[in-house]
Amino acid sequence: MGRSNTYRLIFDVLYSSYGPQHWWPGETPFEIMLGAVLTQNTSWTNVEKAIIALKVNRALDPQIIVNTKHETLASWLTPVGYFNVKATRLQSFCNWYLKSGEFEALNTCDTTELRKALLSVKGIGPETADDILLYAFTRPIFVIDAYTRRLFSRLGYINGDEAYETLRTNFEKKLCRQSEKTQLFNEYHGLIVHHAKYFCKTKPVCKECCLKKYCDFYQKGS
DNA sequence: ACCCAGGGTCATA
DNA sequence: TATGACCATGGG
Repeated sequence: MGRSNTYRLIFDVLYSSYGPQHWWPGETPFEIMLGAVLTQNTSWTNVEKAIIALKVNRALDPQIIVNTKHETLASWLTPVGYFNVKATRLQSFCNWYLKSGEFEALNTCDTTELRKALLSVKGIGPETADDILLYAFTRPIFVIDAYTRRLFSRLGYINGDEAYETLRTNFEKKLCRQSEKTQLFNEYHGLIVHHAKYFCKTKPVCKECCLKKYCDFYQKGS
């Protein structure tokens, strides 16, 4: 039962090809949470610059972020793009985070309750909430992003335009028998992103990569 | 010059 | 419910 599961098989292939990914980049849970917001539709190299700017200004702290003027915060966020939007989102998130008792208090919530609370914050959508749940609160939540849709639709396992919740519960169901789910979901998402960034940038994908023989596209095409 | 990047909100039909 | 506009910088 540990195998005969194609979703697990794809993980094993990716893991044996690329190894552990050590996700999420970030030294503390709070830094991970900010990174999750800042990386919305934005490359991680840009996010790193903004996080460094926050550190240089000693602003990697929820109380300081809510006390900082919008324009000042936005100026630190320039490299990520959408800096006005994201300054507002960081402040609304930090307001909620402080009023909720920060990490320690929030971590006593069960996962369903915590997920609902995160989604109630303006600027936190399903993917950002799940990044935070998985990587900051180490909860067994499978993150669905554009790379996941692209890879698994090209493998032929999904259509690609399913609703977010449909895909998330589907992946979690397919992998529900695995032990150490949190660690598996953690590595899996990191591996999908690594694979997309370094091996499947061009279309069609999987031409020379480790998943070629599992890819529907190359089985049918000839 | 163009396209995409570890999305989300809001207005409209 | 389902599209489209918008946010905006940086690297390929």
